[in-house]
Amino acid sequence: MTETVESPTRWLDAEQQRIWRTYLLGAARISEVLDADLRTHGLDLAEYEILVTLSEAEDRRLRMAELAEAVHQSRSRLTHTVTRMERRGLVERESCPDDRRGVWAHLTEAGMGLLRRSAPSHVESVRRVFVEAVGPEDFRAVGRAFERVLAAGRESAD
Amino acid sequence: MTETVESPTRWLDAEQQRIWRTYLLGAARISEVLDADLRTHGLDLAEYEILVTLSEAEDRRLRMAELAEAVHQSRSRLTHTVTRMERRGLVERESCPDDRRGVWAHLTEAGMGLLRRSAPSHVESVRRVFVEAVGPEDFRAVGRAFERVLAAGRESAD
DNA sequence: TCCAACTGATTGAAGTTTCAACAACACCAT
DNA sequence: ATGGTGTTGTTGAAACTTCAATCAGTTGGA
Repeated sequence: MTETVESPTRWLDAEQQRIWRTYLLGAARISEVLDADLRTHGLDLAEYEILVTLSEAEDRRLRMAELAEAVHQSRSRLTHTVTRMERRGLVERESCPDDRRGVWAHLTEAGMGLLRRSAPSHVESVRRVFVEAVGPEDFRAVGRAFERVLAAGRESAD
Repeated sequence: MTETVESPTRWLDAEQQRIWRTYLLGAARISEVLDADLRTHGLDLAEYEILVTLSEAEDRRLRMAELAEAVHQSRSRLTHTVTRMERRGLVERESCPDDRRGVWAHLTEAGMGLLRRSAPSHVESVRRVFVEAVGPEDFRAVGRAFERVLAAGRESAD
């Protein structure tokens, strides 16, 4: 018979807890600022990322599934979001010839134009609220830290 | 006549861009993991934070506005969230005697119980996906970094 | 006292995301 | 070729958040 012993919870110590909460608040603040900035162009961060990702893709188009992956949205959410963006003329759907299930999301000229107009102030906000607030040293450490978070995720998903 | 000279956009260099995107993806991954974990208890991160915040408050209760501030939610959102949590018996509203506009959100025994049950695996998730994935050195740097983000926000809000 | 301005919290509608179910298609072994 | 299995993307309803309007109560000045 197997005896089940409940392993005691390893709580976070005071410093870890403080850092964790600081992270939560800081991250919230960052997206607040960026959202406020993008809202002046009628965009939110998720939509902006879609525009950026498409603008860098070959022929400015990507399959829905690839796009969803790249911007970290569920497919369902992306379907709805793209539908709205399509209504505004920012992207358009094209069926792709080689896989008839597939759909391309294609960045329109209007979408590209909006991206170009909104990018400068967005980048400025990222700089102000994050890059320059933090300073080069710790900024690079943040890069390493989140790289590890992602790497740990990839490892455990094998 | 004032001549308006458009200052050229200072784009992010390649490394800054890479770090920024790594951060966005990593942050998304963190909340994904935490949400998945809390969902097994029927909670999301926002609700969990409400439970924690109330559990630490005097008499396990807080005015709606204070609570909203502490968990970084709009008042309206908090009203709706607390209404749902009240339906589930996790918190209850009490009118406070000294300011008759005011409402206390009070953590119930049931709410406290759910917090106690969900805390261990939540903490374990935070450890796994963040604290231990990152390592002590960079973890502290993250603490400094986001502390600066918050400090910069406070300064510009004066 | 009375009024104007402000604060605390809620409301309901509109907008967005999530969730489960589904339809169409591709892939593959038989 | 056929049927099972997995994939792609969509759909509609439910759940949640946002937004503007609103109500009730407080505060301070005339």
